[in-house]
Amino acid sequence: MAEKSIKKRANLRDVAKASGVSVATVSRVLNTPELVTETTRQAVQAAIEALHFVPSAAARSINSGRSHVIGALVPTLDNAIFSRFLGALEAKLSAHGLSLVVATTDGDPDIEAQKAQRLINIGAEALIVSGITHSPEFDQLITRTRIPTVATSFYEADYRYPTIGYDNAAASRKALEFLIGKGHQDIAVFHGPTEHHDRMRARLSGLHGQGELHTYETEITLAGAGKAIDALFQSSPHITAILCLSDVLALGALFGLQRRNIQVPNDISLIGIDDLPSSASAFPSITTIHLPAFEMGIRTADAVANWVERQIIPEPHLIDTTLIVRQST
Amino acid sequence: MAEKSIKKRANLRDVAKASGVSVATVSRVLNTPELVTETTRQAVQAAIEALHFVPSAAARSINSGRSHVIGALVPTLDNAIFSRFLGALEAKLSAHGLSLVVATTDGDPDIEAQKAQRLINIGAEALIVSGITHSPEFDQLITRTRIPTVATSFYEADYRYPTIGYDNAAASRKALEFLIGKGHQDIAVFHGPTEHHDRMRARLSGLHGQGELHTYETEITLAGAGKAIDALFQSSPHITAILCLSDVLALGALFGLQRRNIQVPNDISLIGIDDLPSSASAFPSITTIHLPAFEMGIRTADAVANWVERQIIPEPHLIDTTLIVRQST
DNA sequence: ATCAAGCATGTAACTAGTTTCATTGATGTG
DNA sequence: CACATCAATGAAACTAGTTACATGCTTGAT
Repeated sequence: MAEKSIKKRANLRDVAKASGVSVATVSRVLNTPELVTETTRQAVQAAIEALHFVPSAAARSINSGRSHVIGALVPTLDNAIFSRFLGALEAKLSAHGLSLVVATTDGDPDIEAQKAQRLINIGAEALIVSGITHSPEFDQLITRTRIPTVATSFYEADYRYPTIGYDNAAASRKALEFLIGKGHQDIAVFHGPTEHHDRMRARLSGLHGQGELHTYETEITLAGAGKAIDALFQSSPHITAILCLSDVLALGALFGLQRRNIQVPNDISLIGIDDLPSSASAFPSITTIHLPAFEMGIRTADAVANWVERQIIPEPHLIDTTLIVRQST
Repeated sequence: MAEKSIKKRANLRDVAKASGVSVATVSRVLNTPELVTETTRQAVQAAIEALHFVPSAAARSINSGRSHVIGALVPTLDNAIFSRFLGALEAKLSAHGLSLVVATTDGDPDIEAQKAQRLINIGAEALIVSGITHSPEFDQLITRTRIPTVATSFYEADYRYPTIGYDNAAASRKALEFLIGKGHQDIAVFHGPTEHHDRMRARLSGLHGQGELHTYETEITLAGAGKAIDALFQSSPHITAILCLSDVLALGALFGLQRRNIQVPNDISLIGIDDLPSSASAFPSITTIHLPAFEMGIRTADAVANWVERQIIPEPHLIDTTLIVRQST
């Protein structure tokens, strides 16, 4: 009395048997229906419906050698700059017929290596990572498996993986020079954690040799910026401008200053880096360095698609950043 | 002279041949190394290294019947509420040994159906969708393939898929009642597009029968809220409070009001829904209805993991929302 | 010394598709 | 009427793993 509903998913053979044709014909109905007679096609389709047949993705990709899956490793989804990047990436990959698996690393190179392994285990055809700080395990994994890998958010011509990103040091330098050009001399710098965080370090390094700066490290959240404001006013309240190495910090700083009833830009000028939508809409709107995260997503998607589809290894690509002057300076 | 480097990826048979053992032994080295002698294990490992052997994910999952991939369909990544949800979802799924494929739908049910098909094609074991508005094609797809599917951001006990989410109508009602309780009578409502957007519609429906409201539809961005503020001041500038059916709109409205030099909460009170980090940090901080997107992500991950791993179909789950009173009211 | 037990390993049959090559039958042409 | 051509289909050999079962060998107990 073994009910046939107890049986698991129907496969090609089941459909073939049910419709009285060979497995080859069923396969043709699915992939090249124009090679099959109308009559048999309908019979096979009927059997497919009746048996609730769904072709196995695994069996297909074992033959094609393709999974159509791309893996992306990002520190977090909680920062709008990564969301924008991933949004563009997903949209363009999808246009190329590829799907995006997202893994977050919390900025930890060890977690990155683990999750990279998992992405490879599920059959990802290529990996996309953020920045250039990676664990030796990660690098070994990429070398061993030879999986196509692109590093983003960072530009370095001769890096071990092709990079698609901006010059983080130049971006922060651009911001600092703008402030100095405006006559500011006492400048505070708000930045995020530097451990494992190459982009933040690069942005900090872009500020070297430009006179003395008061730096404050905090987590990259609105609340973190608020704490930095508190710390700032306990130590050197004589500054005239704050350079935030992330727009999240800039917006948080703006709120923190407003809370203390300090006028921006009259009392203190404020500049950020990223150009998140919030910087354009805030009041006062926030001067910032535009990082084209959207464009980076599109370009990365194209580069990866060309790599996995046509074996074209992408050239490193430097994406321009531009100063957007708004009301906060 | 056919170079062996021309040959493609090594497989189990190649490794077996190179190390002089059978394929079964190689498989054991990979999966149950304790069953293999130290000596042979090392020989096999050496061959694996030499040949750059990477096991095929497809071949593995054809045997196990598992892909360890879960697909999520969200309208956009550009709204922090979805980023938070996905962040929590990914983290918890990862703890269950599952990977997350993200597909964005732009809120379009047809795109959703297409992308759902693609997720199934790549072998996703389950789908997670937002809301309860889906195209007939989508529903047919789910019925036909019988793929485990969970609907989030929405609670409805008897929906065709298990839902894990909040009562959107109750959330907005809670916000409105709070304003009314505070004595407000002339209230504007800012909301996002309602087409295909069940959550927004539900939130609007929660406001019915509570007196006359001035509603303004705009896109859910900071800039969109700015436009709504403009529209508001062209029509009914006598309102005393604005109820925003999304915190993004609330923050945008705050900026818009500040730009017009209108004091919040003295001139106009402001309340939102979502409780994004920005609402807590803004100045003035914004009263809102807390939607536990993070908790929703965790719960959804657990539900889906139990479904695909132990065939336990999740019960619909209503997640509580809470009013967070801050400075803007 | 003999037999059972147990470990390490191999053989071959699975998993579920695609694809090549062969076969069949119908049609068209000389 | 004979033969070539072509469309539709099938048989079987692939893709790359896992695993049930069989085998050979070593070891320990009687």
